[in-house]
Amino acid sequence: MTSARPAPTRLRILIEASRLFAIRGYHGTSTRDIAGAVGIQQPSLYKHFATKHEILAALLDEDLGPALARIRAAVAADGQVAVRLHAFVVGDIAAVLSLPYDVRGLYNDDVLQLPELAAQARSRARLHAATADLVRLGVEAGEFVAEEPEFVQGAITGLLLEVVREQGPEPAADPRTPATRVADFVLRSVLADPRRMPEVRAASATLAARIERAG
Amino acid sequence: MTSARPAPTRLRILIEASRLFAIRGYHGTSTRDIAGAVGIQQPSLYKHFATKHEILAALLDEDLGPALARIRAAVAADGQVAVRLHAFVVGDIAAVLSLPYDVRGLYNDDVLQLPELAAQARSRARLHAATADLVRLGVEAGEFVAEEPEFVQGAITGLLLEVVREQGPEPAADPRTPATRVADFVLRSVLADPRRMPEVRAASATLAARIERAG
DNA sequence: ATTATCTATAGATCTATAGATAATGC
DNA sequence: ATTATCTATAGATCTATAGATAATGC
Repeated sequence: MTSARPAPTRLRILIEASRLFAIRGYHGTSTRDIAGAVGIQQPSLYKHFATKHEILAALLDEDLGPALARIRAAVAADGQVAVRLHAFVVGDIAAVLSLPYDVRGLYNDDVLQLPELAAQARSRARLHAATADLVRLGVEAGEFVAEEPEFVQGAITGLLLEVVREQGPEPAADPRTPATRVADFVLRSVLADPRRMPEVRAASATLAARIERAG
Repeated sequence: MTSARPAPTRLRILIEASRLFAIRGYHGTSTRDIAGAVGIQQPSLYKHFATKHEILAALLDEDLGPALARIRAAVAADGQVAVRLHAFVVGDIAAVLSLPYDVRGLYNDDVLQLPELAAQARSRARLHAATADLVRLGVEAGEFVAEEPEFVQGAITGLLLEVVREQGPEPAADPRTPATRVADFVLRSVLADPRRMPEVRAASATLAARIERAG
């Protein structure tokens, strides 16, 4: 903790809104619910956010911006694709699990399809495309089995969301453990030669730490 | 198609509601939206369902009942655990992808936590526990790597949901292909000896068909 | 002086019920 | 005769704005 003074209202709004969105969903959470959790009156929210969906957009932006930086760091890194993909999955999941927000409610289809969140939906599509590109590199290099890159990207996304769901509302005390579990699970499945696993894991560690901080 | 006459109203309500729940979420969908999609007036819904959440409960029940039958069939079957797990994943996902409903919106945390859906949440917990039990059998028998059964169950759940999301609103024309892709992905990752994959896949086919019909 | 809060409320929803009318099945 | 639909609406929300009051920073 860098300060004893209470978090500014805007941050508290984001934190409480993220928890309520996770439990009851965006549409199931009223601006009155959010204000109540923060300890202010409902109209006071509008000094910090012009509309309800701007709260959700801010939460998505705070996650998507760093996530794009992380996948770009992994794509731009040197070395074997297996190591870079493993490091990306570890770093990405560890970073998401360390956020002060409860991200469980942010990536449901129903909210990402809101017209007001089109910009965030596009960012997420770019994130997924870049992840699939990294997988494709590995397939083309013969490091990975001949699996569709988009399927592997979807699998990573699905596993991330599942770990986030199990995580619950609090930031993880030890985000690397579940993050590494997912990365191992994915790499065991996609590696053309499973005997490379120990070597890939060992080489991934320092890059993963760098990627986690890339945002 | 077994009949040229239009589907009964109750079924059309379930189908249209499932699509709207998938796109806009349960709370983002009004009873007026559902009625409009069906082509009736909003109060007419209440001749078929006493409350809005009963529509969602009916959708969940129609999926969860057969799903429990499928996991029980896989647990009760003879043979290697790897084959039974592979067959369960193929049969379960193929069955879900064949439903006339759009299941993308049914398993969001926010709706399963509604107090009115506590019975469905319990069914889902039983389904997950039984799946983890099957994985545990494989770990104890040495067929699988020493991974936490609950994590593997979560991975299967996450992959199922991701495939369902990619599927979109229509029942799959060829549900076995994506279902098998997921089962292969999972088994490659959990098998202690990856060289068993061809044999496991071959032995899984007939059991998977039986499990798919078990509901 | 500016910013953040408050109270009050407009206007648009939303779920569910009441009671009238039309359609269906014996 | 029974079931399914319709119109009308009660009562409870919900988001966002208007304008008054309190807190903050120079």
